[in-house]
Amino acid sequence: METEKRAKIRDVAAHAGVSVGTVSRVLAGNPAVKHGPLLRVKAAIEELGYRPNQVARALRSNRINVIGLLIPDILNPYFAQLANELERIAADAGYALILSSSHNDPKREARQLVAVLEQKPVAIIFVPTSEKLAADVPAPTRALSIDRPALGYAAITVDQRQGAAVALDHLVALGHRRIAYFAGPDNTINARERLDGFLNRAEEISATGTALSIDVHPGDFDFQSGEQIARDLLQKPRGERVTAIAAASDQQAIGAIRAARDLGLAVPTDLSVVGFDDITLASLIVPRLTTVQQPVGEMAETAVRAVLAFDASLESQEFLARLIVRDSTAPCPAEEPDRA
Amino acid sequence: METEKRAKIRDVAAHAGVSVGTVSRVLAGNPAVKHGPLLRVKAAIEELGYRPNQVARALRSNRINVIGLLIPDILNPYFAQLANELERIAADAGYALILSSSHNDPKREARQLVAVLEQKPVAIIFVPTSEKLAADVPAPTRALSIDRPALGYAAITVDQRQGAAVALDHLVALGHRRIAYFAGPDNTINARERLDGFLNRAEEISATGTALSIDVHPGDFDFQSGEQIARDLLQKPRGERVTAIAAASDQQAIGAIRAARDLGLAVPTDLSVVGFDDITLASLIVPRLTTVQQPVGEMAETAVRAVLAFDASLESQEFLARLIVRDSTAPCPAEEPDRA
DNA sequence: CTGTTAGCGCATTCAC
DNA sequence: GTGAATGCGCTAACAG
Repeated sequence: METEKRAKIRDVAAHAGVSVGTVSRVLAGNPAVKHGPLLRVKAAIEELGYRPNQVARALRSNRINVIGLLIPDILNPYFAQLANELERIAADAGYALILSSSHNDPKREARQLVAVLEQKPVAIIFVPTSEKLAADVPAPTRALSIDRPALGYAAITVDQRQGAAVALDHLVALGHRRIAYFAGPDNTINARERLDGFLNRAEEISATGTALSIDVHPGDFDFQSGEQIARDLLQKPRGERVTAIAAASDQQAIGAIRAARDLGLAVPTDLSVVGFDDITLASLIVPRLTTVQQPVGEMAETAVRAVLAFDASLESQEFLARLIVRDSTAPCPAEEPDRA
Repeated sequence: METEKRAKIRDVAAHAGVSVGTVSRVLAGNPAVKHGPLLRVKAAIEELGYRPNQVARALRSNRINVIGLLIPDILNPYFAQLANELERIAADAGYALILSSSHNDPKREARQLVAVLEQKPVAIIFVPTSEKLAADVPAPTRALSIDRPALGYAAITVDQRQGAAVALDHLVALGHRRIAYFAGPDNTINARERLDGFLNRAEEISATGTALSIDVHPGDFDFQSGEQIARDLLQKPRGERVTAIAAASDQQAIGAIRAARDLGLAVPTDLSVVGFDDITLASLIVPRLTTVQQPVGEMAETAVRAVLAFDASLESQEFLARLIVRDSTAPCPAEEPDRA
């Protein structure tokens, strides 16, 4: 009923009694078409259920109406969320998304990038595994990095240092002084930035006279890493133990909460935990996780709009992270909290 | 250095001293090319760094070298895993993947399906939200459903009834007699099948003289649903309580474990829990989750191979689920377990 | 076995 | 303001 025999542009032209050129102009929204033919063409399109052949159109422009997306790993909930938002927004704008995972392998990243570019998408949005992208994106394809910067490309990022600082501020305001920081892998710039931001802020606070003791524990972004570090760390007797943990990712934080519970420590009564990212799971676990939210939705929207604004140049934009206070943080049990 | 000026097929032909037809034949692996020209063409391709223009190629065949993937929700870990496997396998076979989410909305599913089909992918693999697909997939595009059947299409599925039965068998073998089943949403066929399979097996077992008490609790597949049902259920005093829970999804099972722990019940000592799916998280939580594994990797491989075997017709295939025994199940505390 | 050539469906010059 | 003609890069059908 809906799909007849796949009308093509010249069927529409014949049906409307005009030439294909005119139909094409109508399709392009070219205002130089008189009212009469315009209406007839529109009617013909409607009547025949005509849909322009995207593939043929692509040959002319040497570009397909698709946005490429290259991420490290779709199993990482943060990237899944990013992909989800990008897909939704791109779809609403009439663009499909080509998904490609590098699986954190730079060689694979290079191959995947080339493979995606070969499809000639109008744009590509990527989360680079390193700051130097494996292959260049040739000119007509608009390229934008997201989540992490890449040399030579505009980037949609979050101020990681500020985000980490906000997490520390929150814990300090609750009265915590002995705090552990669970760092992410040293080879990702975001992990390094978060750590730097955290330590910098700690110094600033110390300089104002509030003595702080910060333990840094290097690890990975994943669940297991957080659990393992916490398991070791929380064995210590109460007096020597940290009263709060700030993690470089929600997954780490969730792992830490799990470990704490196994050791009989109540979160947040005995131990406060703050995460980073605000993945979906963060608000589902018990206790609901206090975390530093990266505005994934806004970032995705900005990214898609930017790459689709073909007449504007691509510019970098940095977002601010935002503290989301939920149930995994509470005043320090030992000392009186500063009620800020 | 790598990308010159985008050589095209006639540049290669000129460089090799042959015609474009010969180059095309070499590209297609047509054996009717003599050794001499073959080598010269290959050398020319190499030297010029020639890569066929996928878009132009697509215009001829009216098909792009891409596989469409339509799933309900990439944030669901099970579908994320499916997408991950499909992407990896398709990429290795030289095909990109267009990702599209219906967000469990049939209207959106219909729109997304049409949008993806408009790109003219060689094939589309989909997880239908209902058994009646919203729009037809026209002939040249190969269509295959996965995870759930769709009327009129070949399907790659798992025997849900058998999977549920295996879970029950495991619990019964451990000596459990009072068992709760957490069902999935009634409007998905897999949830209904799992429930049926579970109850059928329970009847079979009862018929052999082993008295079983099965509580069915309807819910959703997600984490929260499992947690909430378990929270209500496990309030009962020890004697009246079930000793084991079988869930229709790993997310439910993980939620149930969380609730049990909050109520002071040890898993698996006081309560055994078995999940369904074997998502990545299942082997990461503590205790590691005993679950019914759906062979996602094999299914994905089978699906991709099938849609890319252009000369073979698409056929349905049903896989068997497999019990993965980990740490969330143990002999029933009250009774002596049957050591099977 | 290989060269030549006609489109694939559309957008975009040019004429008119 | 509109129509006719050209070509995007490639594949396949046909000739040789």
